[in-house]
Amino acid sequence: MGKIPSAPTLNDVAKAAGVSTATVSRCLNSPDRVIKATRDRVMEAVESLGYTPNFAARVMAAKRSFTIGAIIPTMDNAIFARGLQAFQDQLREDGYTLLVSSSAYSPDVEEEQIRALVARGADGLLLIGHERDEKIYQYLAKHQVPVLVAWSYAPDLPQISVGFSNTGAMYELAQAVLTAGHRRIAMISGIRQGNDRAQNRVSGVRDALQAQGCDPQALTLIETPYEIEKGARAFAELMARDPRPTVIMCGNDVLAAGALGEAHRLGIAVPQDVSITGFDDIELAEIVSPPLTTVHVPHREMGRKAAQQLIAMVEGRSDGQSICINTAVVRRNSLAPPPAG
Amino acid sequence: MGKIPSAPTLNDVAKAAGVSTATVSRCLNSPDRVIKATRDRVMEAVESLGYTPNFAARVMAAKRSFTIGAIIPTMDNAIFARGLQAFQDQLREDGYTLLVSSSAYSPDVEEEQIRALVARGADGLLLIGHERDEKIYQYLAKHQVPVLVAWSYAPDLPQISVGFSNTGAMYELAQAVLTAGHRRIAMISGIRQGNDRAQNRVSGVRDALQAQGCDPQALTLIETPYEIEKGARAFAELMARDPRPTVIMCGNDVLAAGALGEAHRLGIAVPQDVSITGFDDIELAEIVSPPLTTVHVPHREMGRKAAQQLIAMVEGRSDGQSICINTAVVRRNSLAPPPAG
DNA sequence: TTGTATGCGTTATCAA
DNA sequence: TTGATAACGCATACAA
Repeated sequence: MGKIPSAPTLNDVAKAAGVSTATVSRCLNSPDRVIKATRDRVMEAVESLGYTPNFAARVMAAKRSFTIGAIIPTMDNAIFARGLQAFQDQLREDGYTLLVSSSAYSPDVEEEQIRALVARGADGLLLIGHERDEKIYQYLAKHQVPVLVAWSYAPDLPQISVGFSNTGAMYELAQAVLTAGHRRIAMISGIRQGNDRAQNRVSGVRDALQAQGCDPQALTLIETPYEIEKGARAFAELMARDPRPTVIMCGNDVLAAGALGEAHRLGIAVPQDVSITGFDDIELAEIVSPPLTTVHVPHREMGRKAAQQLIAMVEGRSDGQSICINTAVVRRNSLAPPPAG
Repeated sequence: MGKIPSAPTLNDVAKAAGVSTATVSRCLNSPDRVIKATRDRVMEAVESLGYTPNFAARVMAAKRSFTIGAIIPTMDNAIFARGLQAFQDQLREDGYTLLVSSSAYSPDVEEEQIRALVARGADGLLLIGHERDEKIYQYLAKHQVPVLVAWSYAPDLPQISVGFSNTGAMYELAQAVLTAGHRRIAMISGIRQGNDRAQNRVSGVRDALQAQGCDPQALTLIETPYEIEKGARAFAELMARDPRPTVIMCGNDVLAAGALGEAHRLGIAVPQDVSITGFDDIELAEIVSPPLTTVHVPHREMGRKAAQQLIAMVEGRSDGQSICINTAVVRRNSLAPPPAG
């Protein structure tokens, strides 16, 4: 008849300390509302029993979880790592816990995870990019869960966002490319379907072409998932065309790194034979050789501000304003004027 | 007197379908125990109300969450990304949800997150490496939460693990280095305090030296966090010494990539002037030039098997056996014989 | 096959 | 300052 060891509850602590459960609860949540003598006794019981509050019960009773959910498209590369780390750090500082899921770029998985997070009592959600089924936003509204969109800035959309203009950033980069003298421009884009960041990056290039008096539809474009090998393959395909592009603009640094690796393998010199550009300025961009000309995104700043804004929303003291993060073109050696002839 | 729109509950669905809450619950959890006609009616109500079960309530009532928690040291680089993705994929397949936190290599943060996950009703936990305060394992035992240790294999320890021998893997790599003719060997290790993987990788090198008849204490060693810039700095420091090492073995690919970048900046040719090796074989290892000789870790296999084992533990049908994942030395151009003289 | 009733561990309201 | 007690939303043993 040994007793099964099991997690102690509020009740156990109350008994051990000779007080009511209400008092124990108060000691934990608003210690100043309990006289010191009682509090000491209670805290001692908490310690000796190794008590940890049951979260589910607390959420049910308080209707508040101090938990924020985030769903990112992938953990497979560093694109979101830095920003998310800063997001988490800021949340911790303010007493919130972060729960992360990755959707593998699948809208269905994302929807399932949104439901899971909401059902789990998340006080607020961070999502990447605006584009998703309208009914998801309705669902979130019905459950009264605030959503913040990051990695994208669109003040005209109903959702509050903390991010940058993908169109504008890529426009600037394309300008730099054009200024360097390039006219035969190709682009390796991420999959645009359901991904407004990818869409806007292509738009940015097209807009710059148009502004320069070129035909935006003449842009050679390959769409492929954000993976190193895909970037390599797309690069090979583009360089097999006639005429060859003189520059290949990639949707992000991962694709660009793949392209660069393939260039080495094919014996194509960068930037002498062809220039390559990236996007994001993750560490990888500086490490490869030649280092990548790319768009620097201040991920830490974005993550921190996103956390502050989302918490404000959750606590009902948000100004409702989207926040624009500034990006900057970073010139490194992967971009040079086109080869003569 | 407008009614506030709020999330529908089991009760709402029951009313809408004209049945009891028990029946609705059964429709959701064991549909075969309800006659089709009733079930259809209920499901329709569920649909039209947009009902999502309240997770906290479910956990409290069922004492089971179908949630697995994982705490990794960092999301800042790709070391854990691949394995974790595979872990999550396998969990999903088996109906479990994964919650991830990162501890920033801090034992205190990790402990806090373990408590958070347990309080949240996680059915099981995945932790990286064995070394942590004994009281944490006691806490977990008391709460009856199974733990699986990954990224490390130690059949002799009480915790079940799914991982590889860090000592053995590094031993093999060091053998390759010695066979290539190197004798002045330096190592850039990760911080060993509280990190058994880092400790064992150093041991592996020392063991190989000893087996070769060299003095294991003669190994030049720098300890530094796993960051690209730290690797760069350590490399510069090592190359400033006299005599220079002919090879620098790094604790992982991130440090190695940093070392390689610094070599470029300093105009030191790799592998002609000095060889560099990594560990993990993340994508980065193949992309840098020259590509890194490193230890390939089958991260996906490890992640998948870890998920299967942990679920078995949670469901009380584990064989209690740790699983060893095989690693392999990958020879690439960053390793060559030492320069003559 | 379906319904009733109880308990899960907290928080919060109201009294004392 | 403290204690009873009613929710919170669901699962499940037991009844019907």
